[in-house]
Amino acid sequence: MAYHHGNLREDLLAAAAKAVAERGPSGVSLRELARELGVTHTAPRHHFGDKRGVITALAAQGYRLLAGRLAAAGDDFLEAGAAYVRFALDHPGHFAVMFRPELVDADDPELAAARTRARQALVAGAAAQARGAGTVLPPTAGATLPPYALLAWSAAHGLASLALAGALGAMGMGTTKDELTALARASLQHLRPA
Amino acid sequence: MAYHHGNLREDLLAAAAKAVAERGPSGVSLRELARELGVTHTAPRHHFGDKRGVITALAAQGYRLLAGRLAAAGDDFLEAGAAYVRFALDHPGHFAVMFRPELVDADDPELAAARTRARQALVAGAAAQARGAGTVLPPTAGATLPPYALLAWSAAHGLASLALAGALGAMGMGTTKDELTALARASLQHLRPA
DNA sequence: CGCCAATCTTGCCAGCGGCAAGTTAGCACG
DNA sequence: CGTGCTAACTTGCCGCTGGCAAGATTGGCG
Repeated sequence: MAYHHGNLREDLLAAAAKAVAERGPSGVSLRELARELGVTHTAPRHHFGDKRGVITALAAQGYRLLAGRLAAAGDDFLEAGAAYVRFALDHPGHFAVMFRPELVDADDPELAAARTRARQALVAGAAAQARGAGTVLPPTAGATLPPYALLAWSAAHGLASLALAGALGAMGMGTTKDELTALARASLQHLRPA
Repeated sequence: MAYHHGNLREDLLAAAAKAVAERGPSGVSLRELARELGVTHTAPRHHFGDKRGVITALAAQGYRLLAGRLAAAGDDFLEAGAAYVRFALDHPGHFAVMFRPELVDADDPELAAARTRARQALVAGAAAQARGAGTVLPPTAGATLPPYALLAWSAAHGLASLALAGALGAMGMGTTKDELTALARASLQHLRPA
């Protein structure tokens, strides 16, 4: 066992993502992750400073991943929504900490940058959709979303949240990623562009 | 100071709701709540057994409150959606624990009953809407939701979640309850009934 | 070869959740 | 009345966690 782990930062993030996905943010201890990786309980501190630092880094990584998915989905709203849901199902540990201000260091510049990138991907998609529909966005709308786009975002976010919470499975509405993605497409089709 | 507090169970739930709303489920300690109420750290144990028991009771209370709001909103989808969002804004502490299976005792009968009531209110609203639109629901749909109703639920849930996470405020889309309720109505109007 | 900075360790502290055992108070029944 | 029973609460302990201070190890660079 090398004194220098060599890749502790990345491995810690991966272990944290997995643990958060399985037991939730409050069910994870840094000490446990450290034990898993064969280092002592203070090793993480050097890379992240703090437990909050780990969560913050995880959230930032999540925003980067999400921005990538949204960009790859292109301008189609249905695709973007499905990609959003798919992202949450693929990275439940990241998703679980991305919208929890109380778990995160709000002043972290890396987090702020990643979040901004994701927001821009979201707004860009909305703008593209609006152009396609011939709608003129109000000039004030710098980073704001028009109501229709907000609805699409809300629906994707809500569907992902409910699915991860097991609320859909409990109502017999599918549990696997593919079932849920199909469900997302089926319901998002009832959005009325405007 | 009376040896018997007299109303510890209810007071604890109220204090827990407030604390969860302010600092999130993981930022709350039973000991802290107990101190606040002037009892020792093991007093809550008698009423709830466990920290998980407190959270479970809080979630159950939340489902009862939500079921009441949904029933009061009637059959109109827009109203039901607005009521859902309003509930989350009025009871953020409850909402924060209601969709977190890992924080809750899944076998608790009180929770199960309350959850069922809320689900029934949701399904009843969807059925009423379908009748109004002349749609025939498939006979299999006992507790399942048709895609359009699922979209409405997802949108309301997502909007509430994003608002509570501060994601909408960060994009300049309103922060007060009234602003957010108006935003909910404005965006839910872009649902296309089917 | 020697030094330095990054990385990781040892050892400590307070706070938390959970359990066991004891204490107090309201209440029902004689 | 008072006697006993039970619900409500307390005291005291344990292991675990997160956080800090101080020290050890290592790889790399001059």
